[in-house]
Amino acid sequence: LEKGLCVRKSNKEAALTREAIVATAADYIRSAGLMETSVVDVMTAAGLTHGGFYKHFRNKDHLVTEAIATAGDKVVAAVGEIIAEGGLNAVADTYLSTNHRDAATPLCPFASLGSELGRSGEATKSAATAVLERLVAELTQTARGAEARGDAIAALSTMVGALTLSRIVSDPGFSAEILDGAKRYLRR
Amino acid sequence: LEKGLCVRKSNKEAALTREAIVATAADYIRSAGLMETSVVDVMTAAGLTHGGFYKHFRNKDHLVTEAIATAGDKVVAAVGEIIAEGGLNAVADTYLSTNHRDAATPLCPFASLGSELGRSGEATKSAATAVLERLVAELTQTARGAEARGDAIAALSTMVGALTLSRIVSDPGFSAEILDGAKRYLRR
DNA sequence: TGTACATCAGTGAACGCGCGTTCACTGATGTAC
DNA sequence: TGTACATCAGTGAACGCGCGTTCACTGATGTAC
Repeated sequence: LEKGLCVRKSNKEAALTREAIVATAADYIRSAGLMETSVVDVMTAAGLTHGGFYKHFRNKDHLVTEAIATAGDKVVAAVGEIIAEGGLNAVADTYLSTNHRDAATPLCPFASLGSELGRSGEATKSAATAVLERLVAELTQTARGAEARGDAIAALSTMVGALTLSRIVSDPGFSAEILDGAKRYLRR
Repeated sequence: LEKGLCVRKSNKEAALTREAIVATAADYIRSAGLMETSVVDVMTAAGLTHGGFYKHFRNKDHLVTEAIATAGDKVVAAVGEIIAEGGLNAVADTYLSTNHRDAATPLCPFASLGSELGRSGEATKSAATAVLERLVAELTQTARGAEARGDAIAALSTMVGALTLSRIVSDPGFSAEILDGAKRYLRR
């Protein structure tokens, strides 16, 4: 396409473009990180040029905030399904699998972006907090007793921490030991 | 100092400079993150100009690798002391305190840099793995039974995950709930 | 429904900035004898 | 121990690059009548 050739899309198409950018970003940031993902990266991966980005988003932060929410939708839905099938143990088995650890597009934004999110702006943190609340609500269903919610939070912490650590360790034996140790711990 | 004024230091002084740069970087990265910390940032914080950096390090990665090791020394030593005084519960109380969560210079590189370390180069991962092994060894002393090491790994995962999540959440109530949930979970 | 005009999605060039890294420079320090 | 020479710690300017962001441009789409 040459410069100046008209490219205006209908409102419906533009909305789809916007959704595609957010979905692409949701995947990209979970695999590459917040700082390592550039606007050009995302737009190119979505099959667009970078110039049009600001027709859809105020700035990169705005996209990141929406991408966190979208990534959150996916992980909440996935966890909900697995809970329905096999409860907390099934969640732990899937979450703490080598498949999830090595996935090209990791599922969980907290394990992929955890430490970066803690240093992010208020809007991004707020989006992440909303996802966290939903995840905790799902997991609380699997726990019993007066401390069900606290236990759910702790179980999630264990999973996020273990997956994060397992990705740091390059020795396969030690990495698997981390995943297994957490899995066994959660079963009790 | 003007350009050309001689500034050569003795070998002993140069070694101290080098140590100071690493120590400054160890603090800086734990508070600002790996990507958000620039060579200029570290050198300026150490009271130097950036040009001399490459007299001490091959590149930024080289510094980061050493800084991880230095940060690791600190956290391993601190955890060792706390274990000697009050065992695992004391570690959890300190690690999962609001003080640690909000510290200008956080103690633990895994909570501060966890997700970034997973995407780092082999040398950095290797340095982090060495720290992790030492931390696990310390914590294994506090556990009993055939799965002592696995339990220690799981307890560390819980602490790293909970501290990471607590830093993402801006609502103080929810953030404290995460720390407390993990603390109570670890007591059992 | 048709007409007339304003809007704007997407392109691709361009902007300024900060980054990691390199370099020439100097005389105190280190080294070899 | 003293002498002669090479080394090099630290400075500050400079480099190229990639980043986030802005902009002029265009005609199909949206809107008002």
